[in-house]
Amino acid sequence: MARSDTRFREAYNRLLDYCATLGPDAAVPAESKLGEIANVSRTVVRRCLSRMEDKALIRWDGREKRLLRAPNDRDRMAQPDQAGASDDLEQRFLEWILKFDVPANTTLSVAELSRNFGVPQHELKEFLAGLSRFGLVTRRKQGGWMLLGFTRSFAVELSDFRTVLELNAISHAVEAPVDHPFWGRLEESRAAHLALLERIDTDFHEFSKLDEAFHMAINSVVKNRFVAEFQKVISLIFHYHYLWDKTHEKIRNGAAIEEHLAIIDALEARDEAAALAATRRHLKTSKTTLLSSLRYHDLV
Amino acid sequence: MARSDTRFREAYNRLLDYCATLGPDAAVPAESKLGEIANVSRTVVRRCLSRMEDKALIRWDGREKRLLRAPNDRDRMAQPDQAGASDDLEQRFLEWILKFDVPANTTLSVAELSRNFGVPQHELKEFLAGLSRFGLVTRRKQGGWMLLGFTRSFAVELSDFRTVLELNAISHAVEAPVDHPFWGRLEESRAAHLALLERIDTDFHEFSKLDEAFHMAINSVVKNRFVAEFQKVISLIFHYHYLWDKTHEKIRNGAAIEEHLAIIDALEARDEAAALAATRRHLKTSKTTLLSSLRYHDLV
DNA sequence: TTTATTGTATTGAATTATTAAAAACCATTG
DNA sequence: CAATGGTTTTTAATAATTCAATACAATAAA
Repeated sequence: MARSDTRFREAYNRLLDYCATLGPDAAVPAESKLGEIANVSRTVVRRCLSRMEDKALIRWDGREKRLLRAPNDRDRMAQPDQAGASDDLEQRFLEWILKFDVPANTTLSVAELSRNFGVPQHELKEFLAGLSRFGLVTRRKQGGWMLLGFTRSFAVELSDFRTVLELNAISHAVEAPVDHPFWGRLEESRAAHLALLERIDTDFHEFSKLDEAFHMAINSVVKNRFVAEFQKVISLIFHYHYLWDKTHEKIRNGAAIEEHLAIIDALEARDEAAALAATRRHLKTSKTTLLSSLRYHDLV
Repeated sequence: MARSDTRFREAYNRLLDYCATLGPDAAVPAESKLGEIANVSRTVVRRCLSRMEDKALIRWDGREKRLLRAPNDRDRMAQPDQAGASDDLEQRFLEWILKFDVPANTTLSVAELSRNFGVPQHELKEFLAGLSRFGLVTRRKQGGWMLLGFTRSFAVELSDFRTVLELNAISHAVEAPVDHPFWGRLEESRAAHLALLERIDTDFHEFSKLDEAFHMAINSVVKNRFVAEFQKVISLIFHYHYLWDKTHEKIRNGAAIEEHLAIIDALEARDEAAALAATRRHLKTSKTTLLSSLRYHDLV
């Protein structure tokens, strides 16, 4: 009928745990102290104390608070389990779009999404509002939301944007000091690439993971919140598209490994021009792949 | 107690207007037709018809709908006026932050903002959710929102990101075909710059407008929804910061004009390297100015 | 007094409930 | 059977409700 009292329930159990550490008949600390312990406001603490008094766990009169008995398991409050459903909403949402190939210009029903993802409606609305900043969805005049991507133009613009960010990252990377952890990650990545190349005939689908790690390593050099925010979306989209598009996967991945290695070589030689050229080449291939995987469904 | 019936009221008035164009005793078209006319669903149309029947404007029996008399002004429904308050919320919000120098790590109260900006709470929540994508605000664990920017690191990262986007735009611009409208805008911009340079001693604060137009012209060459979305925020922030920071404004603006002209020259000469260098120089100055304007309040 | 603590009131935000509107579905008429 | 109207179901906007945080006043301890 109103907001949940999860906070109270959690705090109550945490305070029980704390009381268990106290000796029998011990004095219970001040409300504000308890608030710090349970990381909640005094209001919640008082509600907890109130309940503890009811349950004959403590005697409470003004600032005189005494523990009457040690708390046991039956004192604990039950938690309505709906663990972290809204945590990885973004991940799951994009996954859903790409996995089920949800077409562009589909109207999204907040109510339906809310049911399917097990997330309250208002959270979904906020989430969609956030996505609209990336031009992936938009508000309809009659109310409600509409999925804009994945059109061809969306993919093109996303690829171009990715290229801009990644080339910038490369420029930063060649300038990175020798003791930057990035170089270590790069060497690891090279080894992993070479190892996969050996057994590419059988394990070619392992490339997807390598690819993500590789690009993340490069972008890790750039410490920029705007870039990071976009990178999350970009990598997710490219990642899943590679997973779903099964055409010529083996050849494609083999070629991509070579392209990656070329970039690594140029980076380690501190040759910016060569690294940029290699990256351009690689991202061009990427873009082509992404576009060809859209060819069939996208008529917009 | 629930959603407003603005849609119904607007539709009713629009249908009155439509009925006024009909002759006396005319047949009123089908519900779905009326829905198209007023751009609403049949549900709303039926509510309108129902009311029109009550007011003895029409006779309504199944598909037999007849206009009984011409509608007059007293038939119209009053509109609770709250015209387009939420339209330029973004503009007004950022303006507020910069104008009043709202410090970083300020907790934002949705209720208060809602009152001050005259926008329903849920719209504000969605808006803030959108801004959080740009790292300008974030959710607090205890609920509510917190303003993150304008810290020094935010300004640095924003400037860097702007540089990345703008250099990319320059690269695109030199490649633009001769008949691209951009070249016209650039020439206009050059003329305006030269004109302002003549009377810089008195009209130096006019530069802010010029600056915005200049950068918008350059970025107009890049057709990319992600870039466009960011550019909106970036230009707004830089724009206002220039407005508020009054130190050495005349000298600063004079120098900036020269820098702009250098970029224009290089662009029109189709000299990419020179254009990039000039832009780098200009954006570096920009960044320095932005940072020095923060010097005083920012201790984070 | 001064300071720490509690008691109380006010304000804010998460979440539900309610109503307007849209959409889907079925019935009927010409 | 096609177009239109009646009815039901579903969705989304928004206010109301309740939990929680915070501000402030009162009081006891130092």
